[in-house]
Amino acid sequence: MRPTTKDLAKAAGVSLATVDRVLNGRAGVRQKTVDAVNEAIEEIGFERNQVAATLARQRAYRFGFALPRAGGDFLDEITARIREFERAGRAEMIETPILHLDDKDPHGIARALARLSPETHDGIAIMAPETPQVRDAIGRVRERGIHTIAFVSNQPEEEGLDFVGIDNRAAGATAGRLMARFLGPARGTIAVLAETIQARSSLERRLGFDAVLNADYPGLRTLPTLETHGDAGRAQQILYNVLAAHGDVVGLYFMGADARIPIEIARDLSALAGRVLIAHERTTATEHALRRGEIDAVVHQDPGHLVRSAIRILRAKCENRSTLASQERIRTEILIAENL
Amino acid sequence: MRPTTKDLAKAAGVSLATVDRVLNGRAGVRQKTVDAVNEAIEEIGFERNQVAATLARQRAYRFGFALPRAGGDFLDEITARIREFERAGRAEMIETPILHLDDKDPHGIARALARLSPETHDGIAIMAPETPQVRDAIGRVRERGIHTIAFVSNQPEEEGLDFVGIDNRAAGATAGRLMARFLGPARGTIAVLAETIQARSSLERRLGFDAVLNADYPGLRTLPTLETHGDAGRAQQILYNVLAAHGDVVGLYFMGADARIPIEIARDLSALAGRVLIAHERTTATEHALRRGEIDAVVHQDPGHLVRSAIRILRAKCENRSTLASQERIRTEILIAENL
DNA sequence: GAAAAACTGAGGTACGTACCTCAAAATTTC
DNA sequence: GAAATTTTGAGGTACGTACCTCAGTTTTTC
Repeated sequence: MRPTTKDLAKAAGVSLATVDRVLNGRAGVRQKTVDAVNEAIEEIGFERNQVAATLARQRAYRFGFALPRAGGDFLDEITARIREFERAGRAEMIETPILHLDDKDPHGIARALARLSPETHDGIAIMAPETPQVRDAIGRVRERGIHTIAFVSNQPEEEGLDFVGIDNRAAGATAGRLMARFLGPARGTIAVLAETIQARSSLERRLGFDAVLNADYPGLRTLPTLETHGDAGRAQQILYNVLAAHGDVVGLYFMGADARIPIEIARDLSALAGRVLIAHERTTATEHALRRGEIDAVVHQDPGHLVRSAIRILRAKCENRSTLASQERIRTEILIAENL
Repeated sequence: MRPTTKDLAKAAGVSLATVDRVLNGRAGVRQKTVDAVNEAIEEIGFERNQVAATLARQRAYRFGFALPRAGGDFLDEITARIREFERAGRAEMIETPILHLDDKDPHGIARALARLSPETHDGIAIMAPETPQVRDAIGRVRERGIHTIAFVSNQPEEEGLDFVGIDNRAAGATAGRLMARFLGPARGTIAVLAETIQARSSLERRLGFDAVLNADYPGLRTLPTLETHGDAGRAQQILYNVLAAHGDVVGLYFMGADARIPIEIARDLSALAGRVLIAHERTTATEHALRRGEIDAVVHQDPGHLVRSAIRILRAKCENRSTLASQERIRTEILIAENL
């Protein structure tokens, strides 16, 4: 039988109350006693029974997701996965409220984060642009004892903040390699589109993309990133211009998270037929485009995995456990029509 | 607050004991009463608290994995993931014993399955070749009330047996499309290797592979599947022969689960340089080969997902819950050097 | 070495369900 | 309608931990 807290108390030569104090990090225990208990834990191989612990807590875990209010189809997918988990999570005593942030207003984000209290949140997964205000606000959330992770969009590394999402440099490199391999011996110019080049993810993807093309494919030239700012008209104009200016465009890389707009424009541009098109994130738009052969590949991160991984990590933090790293790395997936 | 069994008893106008009988499917309750309780469940939205239920069960779930005794690197990966889960699963009160089967001995498999008892196993994930003996043995396991799923290798569909694994036809099609896209305008012959063409997975992959090539790439011709039977010498001979017989071999498709042998042979065959090589399943061998550029792509299914999905499904069956389909579909992943 | 402070122990209740027993009630059988 | 059978109710214990209180003990402080 697995050792229980009772066995642990006996092994450590202390009472159940003290074991409880140590296990749950309560104050008022001498370091010497803490050490004794921890040694006993090692010795008898005690592992807290999470099932019983969860039941005894008398309340569900509350792991918030702080997400931009609006952000295209991929964000909608993530939201859907969170809600899906919410249903299943009730039986596991985990709640996952969503907190909407205004992407363009760092002060507003900071204020929203400031309102988080340990009373209402055990942990929070934050998807927000990296600005000084946001960074500071996250720091204060953590100081209040709320477990915090960066979600999908990374925050500056120095913070020691855990991050759930893909390595965007690798994702860009993946897109670059696929682009080059699909182009084969073709030579020419590749246009790169993004909603904005401000976002860290765009920067990193671009770095990875260029690294591959520059290193191995001298016959391919990449143009500076063109910004759509999520505007259809603007995107269209940009595409026209770039095709007019460069007669040898052989490939297009849609780097942003919402590829719907460029895909729709590309569909109507007969000039693009035969070019290699690569986009990011599986959404209704990219999925249909893949099926119809309008784009060639999608580089993707699974929203369901993102959500569940964030929850598992936050929970592990609450229970000061370590997580299985192998389980938590979010994969950079390659999608083509055949493996949708 | 979420309704409890007590609330449910009140709502249904029965006692706690009867609620318990209905919830856990015990005998000795009139249909009328069962219906009344079920209606009350709907009415008040009762959901069993799995945390409390697990605790009260006083014993861990035991989900066995019946796997071939030996089966190459991919099987080792799966085994490693099961053991990894075992550690983490203890705190969740789930045990995952591994049962070794002799792949080549259907009667032995049947005997091993016959020894499974509901006393020792709540569910079992079975990876075994589809033979009549195995099929019947699985049927008897199910009759004894042990929840059962087919794992990685599919069993005949008619059985109504749940399957955890990828769609191998789609996987073959994915390999076919990548092969053709990577070859670009090149024309020639493609050789296909497998350990055996008996296995259903090989058949299905081959179907998918051919479907894509025949439909869209008239310039590419595929040869009949060559069987290595897991033998290095034989594999080498086969490869020599095929290269000698066909001067225009432009691509190789390693269809089996253990690509190590063909990869090692291909490495030493300078005649293969410049050809497109595609293999299945991420293992140490395929991973290194991808990094070194010795092969071009790997079509993969994540062993960790396979294991966890099997466990989730078995658990859901035990608790007669439904599972989140979106979470349980195993993806056919494409790996290249950049997204390892 | 006395007072204050810090620490520890003993005991309790609670969580929501599983599983058990036994008696009472309802229903069926003859 | 009496006997046999089936169904139901009432009550209990158990799981392993969290969290609470309060008295008692040890250690620190001056």
